[in-house]
This record gives sequence, structure tokens and C-alpha cells, in this order.
Amino acid sequence: MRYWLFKSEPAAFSIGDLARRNNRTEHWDGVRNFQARNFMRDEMRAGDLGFLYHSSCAEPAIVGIVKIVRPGYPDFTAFDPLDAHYDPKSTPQRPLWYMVDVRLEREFRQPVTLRALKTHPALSRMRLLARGNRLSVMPVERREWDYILKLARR
DNA sequence: GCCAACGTTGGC
DNA sequence: GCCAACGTTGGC
Repeated sequence: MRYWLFKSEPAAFSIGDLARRNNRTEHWDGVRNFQARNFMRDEMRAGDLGFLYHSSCAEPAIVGIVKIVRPGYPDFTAFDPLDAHYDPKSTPQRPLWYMVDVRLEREFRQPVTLRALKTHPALSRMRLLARGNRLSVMPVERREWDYILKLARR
């Protein structure tokens, strides 16, 4: 089992939105970055867990956990000319972009803020904290995952 | 294949 | 709103 981190801008889609869907499955669509795509298409497995991270907001933070319930498959929003993430280079015959399905597993009572993450030497090598990192989907090391869970429980 | 211009991300 | 750090695009 592997661990991941999914970024979303809460103004567009937040953990509250996810919670209101009543434990229904959600498509993690709209990812248009090759490295992030490769993680979803090639490496995620059903049952893997991911942190949900709120970015571009007042207090960027890890706010909860999602479970991957369906591994990578073609992101059909890329086929729709009316969709904001439409990409004519991707077709059903030759899909370029992929998504996974996730389900909300847990919402932290106390989000683990970016500010807090930065204060822990144990997390100093976290990919999320790497200089210039802008990936919207990335792996999390097991050691980091466990450590952050402890922070969330405090 | 190089690289300048441009667009995007995301913290601050 | 600013700007650093990328990724992408396209002319050559």
C-alpha cells in the first residue's frame, strides 16, 4: 500500500464539498501535469490512502484523508469541449490524461497546517515542502504519513 | 535540440 | 497582487 497527497483549492473544491457527498465516490479529474498523471495512471492502487491538502487559501493545510477506490483510468473531462480542462490532444481512442476515484475516509478535527509541517525536522524532506514543488498529486513516504497522523491526532 | 517567451502554481 | 520556480510552446 502506498500513500499520496492530493492538492485542491478549497475555493474550487474542498473537503467540505467531499463530506457533503455522503461518502460517495468522487472523480479526481482535471489533473493536467504529466508527472502527476503518471502517479495516477501507473502507481496508484485501489486501497491506497491520500492526504487531502488545501492550497491557495488563507491557511494551507492537510485537512483529511481520502481512499483511492478506483485506480487510474482516462479522464473524460478532457474530451469535453465545454469543460474547463478540455484538451483536444486527448481522445477516447488515445487518452492523454487520467484520473482516479476517491472517497472521503476521514476529516481531521484539527488540520495540519503547512506552517506546522515546516517546523518538524522529521518532515524536512517531504516532497510537499520541496522548493519549487508544484505537483498537484505526489507520493508521501510511509514514515512521513505516520508522523503526520500523529500530529493530526493531537 | 536549443532556448526565449509565455503561462501556471501557490506561498506570502 | 507579487514573484519565484517551473512546465510548455514554438521559432530557428
